[in-house]
Amino acid sequence: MSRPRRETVRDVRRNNRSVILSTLFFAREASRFELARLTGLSPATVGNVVADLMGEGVVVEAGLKDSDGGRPQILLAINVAHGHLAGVDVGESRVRVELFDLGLRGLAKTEVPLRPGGEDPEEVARHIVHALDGLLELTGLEPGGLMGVGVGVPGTVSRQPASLVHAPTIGWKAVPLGAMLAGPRTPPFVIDNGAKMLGLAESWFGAGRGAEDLIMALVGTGIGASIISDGVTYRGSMGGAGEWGHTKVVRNGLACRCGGRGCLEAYAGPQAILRAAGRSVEGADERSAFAALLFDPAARPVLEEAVRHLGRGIGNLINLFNPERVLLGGWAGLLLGMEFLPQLREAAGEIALPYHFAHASIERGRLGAEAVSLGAAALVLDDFLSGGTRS
Amino acid sequence: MSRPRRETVRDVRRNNRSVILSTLFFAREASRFELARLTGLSPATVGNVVADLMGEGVVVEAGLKDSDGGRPQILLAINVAHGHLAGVDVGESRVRVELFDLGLRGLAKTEVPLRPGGEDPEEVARHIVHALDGLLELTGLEPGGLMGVGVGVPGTVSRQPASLVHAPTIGWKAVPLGAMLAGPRTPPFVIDNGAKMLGLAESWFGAGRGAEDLIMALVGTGIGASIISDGVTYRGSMGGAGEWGHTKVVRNGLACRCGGRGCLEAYAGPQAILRAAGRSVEGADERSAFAALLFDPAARPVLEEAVRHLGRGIGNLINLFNPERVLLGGWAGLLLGMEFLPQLREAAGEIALPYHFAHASIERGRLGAEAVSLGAAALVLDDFLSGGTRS
DNA sequence: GTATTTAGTTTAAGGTCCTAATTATGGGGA
DNA sequence: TCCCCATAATTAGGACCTTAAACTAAATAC
Repeated sequence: MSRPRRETVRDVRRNNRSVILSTLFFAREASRFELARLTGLSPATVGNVVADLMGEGVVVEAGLKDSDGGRPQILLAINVAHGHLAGVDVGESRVRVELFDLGLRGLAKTEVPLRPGGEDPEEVARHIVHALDGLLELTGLEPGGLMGVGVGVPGTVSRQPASLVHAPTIGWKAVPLGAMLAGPRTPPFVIDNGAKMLGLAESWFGAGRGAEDLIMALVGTGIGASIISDGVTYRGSMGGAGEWGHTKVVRNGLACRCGGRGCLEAYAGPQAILRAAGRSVEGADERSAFAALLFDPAARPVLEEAVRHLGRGIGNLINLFNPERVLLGGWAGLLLGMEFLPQLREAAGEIALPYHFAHASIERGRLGAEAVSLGAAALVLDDFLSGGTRS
Repeated sequence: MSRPRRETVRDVRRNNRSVILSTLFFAREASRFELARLTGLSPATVGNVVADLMGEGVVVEAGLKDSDGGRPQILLAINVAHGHLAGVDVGESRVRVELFDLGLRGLAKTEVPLRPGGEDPEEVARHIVHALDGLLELTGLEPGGLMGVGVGVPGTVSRQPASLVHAPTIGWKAVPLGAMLAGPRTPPFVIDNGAKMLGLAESWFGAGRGAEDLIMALVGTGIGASIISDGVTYRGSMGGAGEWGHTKVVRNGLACRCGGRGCLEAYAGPQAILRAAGRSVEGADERSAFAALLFDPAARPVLEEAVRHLGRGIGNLINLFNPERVLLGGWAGLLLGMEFLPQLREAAGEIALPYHFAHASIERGRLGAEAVSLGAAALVLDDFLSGGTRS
């Protein structure tokens, strides 16, 4: 029933600390006075909590605010050098690792291509660890200052027993990636689905800002969705919510790589589109081939047909989830969105209930296709903002 | 972002009071000692809070628990006579009103049939008020003791500005039902979608007990769904989440009464099934005609086809929401479930991803089709358990 | 250089929970 | 019948938290 849990006086402080820290993070800079106004807490409490945070080195003063009469406000900011975070994007063809400061500004990044068939979990884990070491060395940052590493994977992550990854497209089945990465003195790893991380990134910094109920429709090599409700990512009982790509849109339809028939991915995924257009599908060249297709007049009917499927799928999502915003992302989704956003909206509008459609906007994501690593780091940061103290 | 809100010391007490009250409600009876164990609170705190609650008359002592040596535990229980609740189910053909005590045991109920075309909001509101008065008189209960009335409607309820009801099937468009019902000294009315209330009822008392992630698939005259995630009902930005009946399952398919084409309801709704079986569809007789169909061998292929559509729809829901349980309810759904549950499961299994399907069970609801009013009362009770004090 | 204004800090008061000690209340045995 | 024992419930004391209000600090304006 998810009844609220017992609470004690110290939880109050934990909660208010988290409120202040989050508010300060999203405001980037604020004075104690502004924090009091923003959070509704009394100035005294803000002062106390800020004193704690400054004592820990999490918050620093960042100059004064001009005043015309009266004591100037002392601006505060998260101490972005207090630690750093890493985000990892395990894709179907490469592993991206990126280092961020506590303000989530990128410090350095690297990519390791995966040769086809080289998605062996052990190998991927080695790549991640190696890339992290490399980035730390490159930037000269203290390894002990790495507060956590978020890892986005192209599959389902169940969190209950441990973090087990199920990613059929790269052949992973109940892979204990978290345990494989953890070493004697490694930072904590947080594993989750890549689409969910992209959704978090867009929701914090991108086209999802300000929306509490949001769907991130990700069309990359695979198709997935991240559902954010009331500001929190919907996971379902085994962490597998949002498997949109394999909802069935045609009965006895085309075969899909998942083994099923009639999946959305088999109609609107880039591989399916390339195949329908009569282009050969080579792994590495997939993206450029797809981009080329976009401007080929001969391919237009094929693309429009795919967009129609995608739009219908979005219409059904709108009926089921009643979001206020739907964001199209992923490398293929962003390309399609550049050219076909009106057609997409039209197709969705034909499907969705008028009332629902009228209150939902459909837009492109704003952070590009490479924001999974940002979202992964954001997930770690979220833990920190909501109470985690660095040990 | 739904960041946590500022909290003060008194919120701790409010929260713990709610924890204790909820725990006691679901346990039906418990001693202070057991409550301490169950909630994790110290005996002292439980004692204090219980003293408050007894002072207010919300909780009463309910006998002793046998002990073999040592002071016996004093059993406590919610004082079911402390107030009463009402639940209203506005259906497409009748209005049901039911009175409950604080233990959600039914005290009395009544039904008002709606003549076709008689779904005028004003008239429905009059029916509700009149039926409530009648029930109060019948039972001799104090009208002032009515702590709240939940009203389930067959449509979408947006809560933001006020409670506006959108229910196309009965011709309601932005109906301010809450405001229409409220009088100078009426109890608070809580309006919500009927499927969501049924979902709450099954989740508290029926086949959904113990499940945190749950989908209630309601097949009545219309088709809808209630999605419960982490124990809370998913509403979406305008309260319209779960409009499953009008997701599109066939492209350019059959016309639906919503005006669209290819809706699930046009293939698996009882009216659609009756039509496909060549039976005439008369409003009042719909249910018995459908029930008769169920045992007509000639109609079997039609029914199986409908079940297949339903199962495929459930399979897609499982992919998107990753529930641990799917409950089939509504009068038509329960009938179909009696005969065709295996076929339904099979169809869903063909659609859903194996990992998702393996962790989701599909069952019939256990409370019957009439539990909407129970759920409506439960919604009101939930407010009370989580902090509401009766003024 | 003083008055004014606004930001931030200190202090006292009111709540809350927890631990530990104390009191209450039954059963069992002599 | 009376006393002891075991267990439940209550009370007392201490720690922690927020708030309101008084107070101090640090600027500008005249």
